[in-house]
Amino acid sequence: MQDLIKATKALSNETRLRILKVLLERECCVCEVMQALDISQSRASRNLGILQDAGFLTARRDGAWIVYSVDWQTANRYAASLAKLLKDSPVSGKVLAQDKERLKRAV
Amino acid sequence: MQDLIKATKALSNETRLRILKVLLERECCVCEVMQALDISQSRASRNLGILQDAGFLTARRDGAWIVYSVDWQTANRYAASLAKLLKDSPVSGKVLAQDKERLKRAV
DNA sequence: AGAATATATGTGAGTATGCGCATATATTCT
DNA sequence: AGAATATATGCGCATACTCACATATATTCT
Repeated sequence: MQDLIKATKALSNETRLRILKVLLERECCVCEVMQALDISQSRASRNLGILQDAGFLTARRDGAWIVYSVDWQTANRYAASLAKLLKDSPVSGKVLAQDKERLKRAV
Repeated sequence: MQDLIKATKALSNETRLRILKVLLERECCVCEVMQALDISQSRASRNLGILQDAGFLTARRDGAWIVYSVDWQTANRYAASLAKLLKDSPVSGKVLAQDKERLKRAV
């Protein structure tokens, strides 16, 4: 039950929902997430950490970057179900569209 | 996007998760929920209201009782998806088992 | 009508959450 | 080694959440 609560709590925040949507497009380093959502570095880092802790994401180091990606092999099966749900249902919204657009232009 | 946030936020609380699990067993009036979870009246009522507002539940009056049940025709499609997910995945846990047991004995 | 039962809600207290700012740590580049 | 870049985290503040207690409202029963 706690796993489910952790997963839903992690998703019940606009910033984190946007991050997960972006990472469902493609894996990103922290600075790409910052740029895609146009948010501060600490905000991006902290929320990525929360999503990772909840089982949605995995991280790997690649040189100076930490690359986060959706963890389909997560130990939290609810996180996997929710990520799949999010991937399949086309969540609309102007904000998400902008994030996606900025992601393309991220450096 | 806001619908999804509302739905996940509603679910990200142990009390409400327990309530929803109980209502997935069968529809209940407020006092049955109180008894099943062994919680105060105001706590039951308020959290039922939050679940209803998020689109998980519908309520109908039956005499002195207000009967709450899972709303499979909800306007919030995320709530429906999440309720289905919760119905299909066997969420285990001692607390949930106790709730279910007390529900049987509720008057 | 008045008592009893069922439900909703105003209020206040304790706690948790989200964020910015500053700073610490790790890696790369020259 | 020192500067530049990337990421994580300590801290404080503002806001939101959760609950208990008391009270208001609605319905039934006698």
